[in-house]
Amino acid sequence: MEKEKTDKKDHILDVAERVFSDVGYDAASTRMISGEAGVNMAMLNYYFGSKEGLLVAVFERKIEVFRTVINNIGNDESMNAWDKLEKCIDSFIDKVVVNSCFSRLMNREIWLGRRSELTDKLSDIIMGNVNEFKRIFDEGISTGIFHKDTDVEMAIATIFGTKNYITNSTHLASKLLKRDVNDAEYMEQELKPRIKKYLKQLLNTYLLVK
Amino acid sequence: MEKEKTDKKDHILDVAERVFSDVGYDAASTRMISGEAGVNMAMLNYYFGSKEGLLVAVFERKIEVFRTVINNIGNDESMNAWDKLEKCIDSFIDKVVVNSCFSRLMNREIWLGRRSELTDKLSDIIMGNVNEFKRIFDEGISTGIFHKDTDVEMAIATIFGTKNYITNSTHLASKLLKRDVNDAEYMEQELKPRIKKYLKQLLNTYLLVK
DNA sequence: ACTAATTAATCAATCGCTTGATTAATTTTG
DNA sequence: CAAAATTAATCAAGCGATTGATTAATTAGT
Repeated sequence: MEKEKTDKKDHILDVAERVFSDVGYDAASTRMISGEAGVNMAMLNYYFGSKEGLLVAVFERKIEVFRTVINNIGNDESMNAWDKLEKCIDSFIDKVVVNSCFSRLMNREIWLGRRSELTDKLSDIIMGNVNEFKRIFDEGISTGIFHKDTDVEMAIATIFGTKNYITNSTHLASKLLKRDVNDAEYMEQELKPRIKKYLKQLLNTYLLVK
Repeated sequence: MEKEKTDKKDHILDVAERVFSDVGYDAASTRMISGEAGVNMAMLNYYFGSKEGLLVAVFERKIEVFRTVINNIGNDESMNAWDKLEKCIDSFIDKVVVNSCFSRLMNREIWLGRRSELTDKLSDIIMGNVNEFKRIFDEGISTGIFHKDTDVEMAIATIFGTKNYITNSTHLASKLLKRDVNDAEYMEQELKPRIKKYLKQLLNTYLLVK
């Protein structure tokens, strides 16, 4: 035997995640997913009830990954707010660039906002990240190392938005940066450090009381 | 007579733009669009050849609007680079928030990147805006009022990305800002000035040589 | 033997698109 | 100017293909 039994559902989820990410929810047909996964079409409904249920399952599998990464960041008592923020940015860029195609899928779904039950679930996940960042900003302000008139919500929009702008469209990003962002070597060795360095420097000058 | 004759195509484009923006390209059916526009289904193909041709037509109609707004910005000799950038940000936020649903449609299409002919066309439009910004940044650097180690591409990603993050999902933005961003009064009187002020302040501290 | 897993076959619905025919508008012709 | 010829605009109907989903039959696991 090559395959374990309980891995079947996970394998379907793997394929579904990739196909959804590649072509979008609407254009991804259940036949396409089942075909690539090497299972019968009816198995999708057998396991996940419906196509939308499959999408939800894809998202739910990642929730705990997101949550755990986030929660472990801001709770270190040995760092001040700025150090936490730097570490946050590092982890965020690392984590989300690796799963950039999933991140795209997530953004597309929340920006379309058609499946409201799912949109609510997704925005809650995102707001989990957002609120963790907000806690750090608030700590920085109350401890006096961040300017007290900092626009926290906009600064958060800048962190997430800047990253999204680079990672959501490899097409556009490659034109902007004049490099192929699909090149894993370039992404890992140059672009990721560049994004991190830039965001830290940008926020450093904006936030910190000199 | 209430309707002019040549306005028929424009009316279809108006409806198509709204429907595409609301539900996305895939989920928008030609029957839905023709029905809402009050024309026979076959007219869409008669006028625009295909559903994708209709989408292209929707985009093409906006190209000159984008182009003209951009080109008139950076060519004022009476301003220095920073003043130009401030004016750019103002115009950009004003223009793109009004057409936020169209902006969403455009972003979704370019982020999906499935219709490559269209994606190329769109990214060219966007790069037109981007390059106009870049020109201003370069001018600021060469005249010595911007830091010469400024990461221009990333700064551009911040301007566009921050705006996108706020306007692409009313759902998420409303949660983040704890206000209903669909409220036109709030958007016009508070949020738009807030975005402008924030972006200017953020870039001021990052860019300007003190 | 009995439950769970898997399959092939099929369902109704909807998709984008095309067709052939009809009407309205415009141009050509005598 | 008016009849004829041509073009443009509009319509109902339906095509083939594909969609997500379901059924009933079969296989595998315990």
